[in-house]
Amino acid sequence: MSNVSKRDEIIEAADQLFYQQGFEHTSFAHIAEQVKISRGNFYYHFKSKDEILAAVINLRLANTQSMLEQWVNEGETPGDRIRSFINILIMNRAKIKRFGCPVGTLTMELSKLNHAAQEDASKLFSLFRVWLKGQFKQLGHPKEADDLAMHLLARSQGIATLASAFNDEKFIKLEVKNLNLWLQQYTAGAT
Amino acid sequence: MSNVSKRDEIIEAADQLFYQQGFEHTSFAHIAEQVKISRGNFYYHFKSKDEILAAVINLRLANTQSMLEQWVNEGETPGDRIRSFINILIMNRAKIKRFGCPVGTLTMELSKLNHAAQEDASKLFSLFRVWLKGQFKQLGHPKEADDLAMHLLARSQGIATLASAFNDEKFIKLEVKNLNLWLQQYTAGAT
DNA sequence: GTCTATATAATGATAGAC
DNA sequence: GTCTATCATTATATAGAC
Repeated sequence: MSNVSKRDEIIEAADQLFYQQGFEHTSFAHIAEQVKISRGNFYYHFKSKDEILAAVINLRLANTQSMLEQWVNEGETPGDRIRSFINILIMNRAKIKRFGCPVGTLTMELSKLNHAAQEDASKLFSLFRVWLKGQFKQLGHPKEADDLAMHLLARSQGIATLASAFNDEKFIKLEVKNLNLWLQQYTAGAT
Repeated sequence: MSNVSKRDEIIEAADQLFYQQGFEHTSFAHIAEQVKISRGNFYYHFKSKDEILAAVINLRLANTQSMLEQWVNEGETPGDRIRSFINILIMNRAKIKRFGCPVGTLTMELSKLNHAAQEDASKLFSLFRVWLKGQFKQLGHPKEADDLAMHLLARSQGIATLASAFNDEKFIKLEVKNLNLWLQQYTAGAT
């Protein structure tokens, strides 16, 4: 237990730090300080920094997956579920304002580093994309479903970036209202 | 002349590399290789890496300013000018697909580094914001002008991020079409 | 203005004691 | 499992010769 627990502690700390400071800028010293172990002891749990990154991405994939499943369980209609997605902008607005979207910023950073894990990171986007596509299909828009999913993802990304650049939570609220209005044209007259 | 020219060469090379590789990940060695000078000689032109960053941001601000002025000169109507803005997504789609939006990615990186220059970088967004706001005012929407400017900026950012994440130029074209359709409701019946 | 050599600090990573 | 060295590399930055 002690082993698994400490390993998980490291992954969680790295997850937060990668989000807040970026992957490259976060050093073992940063993580070690949070988890209260020495830098050298790191390599008992992970062979390299890239291995920590892989673990963080896997953690995020798992967390995202269970969040999507929860939205399916909670939402009675596809419209409700899509609104759950939109609503994370509101739920996480404080962090988004400071650090942007965790998916988008990691993806872009790894892309610029030309990092081998960038394809794994983009699977985070794919999870949302496929899930949203499924919801739009159920709403009765099978042909446009993927375009609508991508459109919604892009809108969310842009909102996060601009909210962060201008340090503006009110902008998030305004744009979420716009997104819900946009969604109405696709939910009108659906189950 | 030789002095100014070499200094400008450095700034231009740094500008490109910061865009393609990120600010932190770009070292003097990278820039030196491009400009064909030794690492040590750098400090004749700039006192620090942050000073190069400041010069790059100033260059981008100047370039952006003159681009906006050109759009004003070329576009006959505010609608034409706003379409010029939207069209940079098409013009730069190859680079956007690879490296995202230069403004958004730099802003987010500096934000995560908690870098002193992050406020200067966000002035790049402000240039576009104020300019777009002016165009929407001229279109006859003074009250919503700033919201519309922010909305358009956010949409553009999201398009860039998603196009990069999914390596998809076609998505840019589709979303640009959507943006132009969206714009029509504000240009209809205007000068 | 440009170079080489070097100082200094931080990083990812390893070896080996406990 | 955790620690304390320690290594090798890289980075920003400086000093001084040419």
